Amino acid sequence: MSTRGSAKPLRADAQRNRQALLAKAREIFDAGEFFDLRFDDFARLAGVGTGTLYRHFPTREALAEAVYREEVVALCDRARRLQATSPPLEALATFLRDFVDYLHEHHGLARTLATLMTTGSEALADGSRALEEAVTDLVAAAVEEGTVRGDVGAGAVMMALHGIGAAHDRPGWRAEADGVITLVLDGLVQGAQPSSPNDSPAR
Amino acid sequence: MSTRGSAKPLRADAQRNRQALLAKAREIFDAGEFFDLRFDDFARLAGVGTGTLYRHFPTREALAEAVYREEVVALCDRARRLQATSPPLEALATFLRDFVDYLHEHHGLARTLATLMTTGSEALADGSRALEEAVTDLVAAAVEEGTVRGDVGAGAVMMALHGIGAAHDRPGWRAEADGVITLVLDGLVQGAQPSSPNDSPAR
DNA sequence: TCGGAAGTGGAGATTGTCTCCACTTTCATT
DNA sequence: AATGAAAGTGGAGACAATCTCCACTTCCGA
Repeated sequence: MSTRGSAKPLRADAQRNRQALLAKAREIFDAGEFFDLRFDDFARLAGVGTGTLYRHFPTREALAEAVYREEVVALCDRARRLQATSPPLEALATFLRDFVDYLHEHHGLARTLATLMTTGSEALADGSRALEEAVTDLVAAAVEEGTVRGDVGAGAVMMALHGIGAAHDRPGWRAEADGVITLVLDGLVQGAQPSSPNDSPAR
Repeated sequence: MSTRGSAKPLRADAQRNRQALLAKAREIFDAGEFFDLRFDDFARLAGVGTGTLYRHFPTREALAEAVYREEVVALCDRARRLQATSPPLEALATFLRDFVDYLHEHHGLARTLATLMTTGSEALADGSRALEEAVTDLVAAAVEEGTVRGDVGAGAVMMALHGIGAAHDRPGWRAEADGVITLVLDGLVQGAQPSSPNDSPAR
C-alpha cells in the first residue's frame, strides 16, 4: 500500500505536500481539535497554500476521511487477526471490547467520527464500509458457528457502535459504552440456534 | 406548563414574536430542512428582525432545542402513561419500539437529534435530560421487578438510542433500528436477577 | 398622559470558506 | 543537459453566513 494505493500517478512534490497536510491533520485530529480550527489554517500549519489544501482535500470532511481511514485500517487489521486466531464468538467479543478501548484512547477519533456521521453522508462511505465489512464478517462467522442469532443483522451492531461513537462526550462514557457492548453481545447470544443446519431468516 | 415555564415575565409583544419564531421553526424542523437554511432566514420567514431572532435564540442549536423539547415532551408523556398501565418490562419494550416508530415518522427529528448530539453538547442538555429520565425510570422499574438486569445502567440504553438517531440515514434504517432494540431488550433480560428461570421475551 | 424600561430591526462589521489564475516545479523527451 | 508543456502551487480577494450594535418603537405601571 505504501503511500498511494490507487491508479493515480501523483507528482513528487504534490505527494510531499499531500503527506505534510495529512501528517498535520492527523496530529490535530488526535488532539480532538479538528473541528475547532479554521480550515485554511490546516494549510498554513502544514506550510502550504490554501489552494493546495483545497486541491488535495476539497472539503474538511474529505480531509477527515483521509485521516480516519488510516485509523480504521488499523482496527480492521486487528479484526482480521482475531478472526484467524480465535473462535468466532470470542473474536467478535474481543473486537467490540477493543473498539471501545481504542475510542477511549483516541477520543479525537470518537469526536470526529461523531461529527462525520451526521455531517458528511458521503464522507465516511469508504472508511466506514471497511469497518462495517469487518464487523459483518465477524458476525457472520459467529452465526455460522451457531453461537449467535442470525435474525438481527450486523447492521444493528454497527448502529450500536455508531451510538457509542456519537455519545462520546457523555459523562460516564466508558462504563456506558461497555454496557452497550454487553447488551449487544448478550442479546446476540440469546436466541442463537446451536447446531441447526438451517436457520431461516424469518422474522 | 403551557407556553411559559420559568420565572421570567416576558413582555406581551415579545412573547408573540417568540411564538411566531417557534412556530415557523417547528414547521421547517418537521420538513427536515432545519439545517439547510440560513439562520437569518428564520427571522425573515417569521416576520421579525434578525436582532429579535438572536435575542430569543442566541444560536441555531438553541432554537432547535426549543422545538425539540416540545417533541420530547410528547414522548415522555407516552412513557409515563405506559408506566402507569403496563408491567415494567412490557412498558419498557413498548416505549423503545414506539421510539423507533416515532423517529421513523418524524425523521426531521431524527436528523436534528443526530446533529444536536454532536454539535451542541449543551443544547440537548435540557430536553435530552427529560428523555433520559423517562428511560431511567422505565429501566429502574423493570430492574425492581426483577425482569431486567441491574448491572448495566440506563445510560447504555440511551447510548443505543443515540446510535439509532445518529444513523438515521442508513439504507435499512428501520430494520436495523428494530434489531438494535431487540438486542438491547434481550440483552437486558439476559442476566436478570430473580428466581424466574427463563421466559421467552415477547417480540 | 407620560416616562422609562423592554423590546425591535436591519445595516453593516466580522469571520470562515472557497475560487481563480499568474507563476513555479517536475519530468519525459531528445 | 536542455527544453517545453503538463502538473502543481499559493495567496489575494470574492463570496456567504453569522452576529453585533444602537437609534428607534412599543408596552405598561403610575
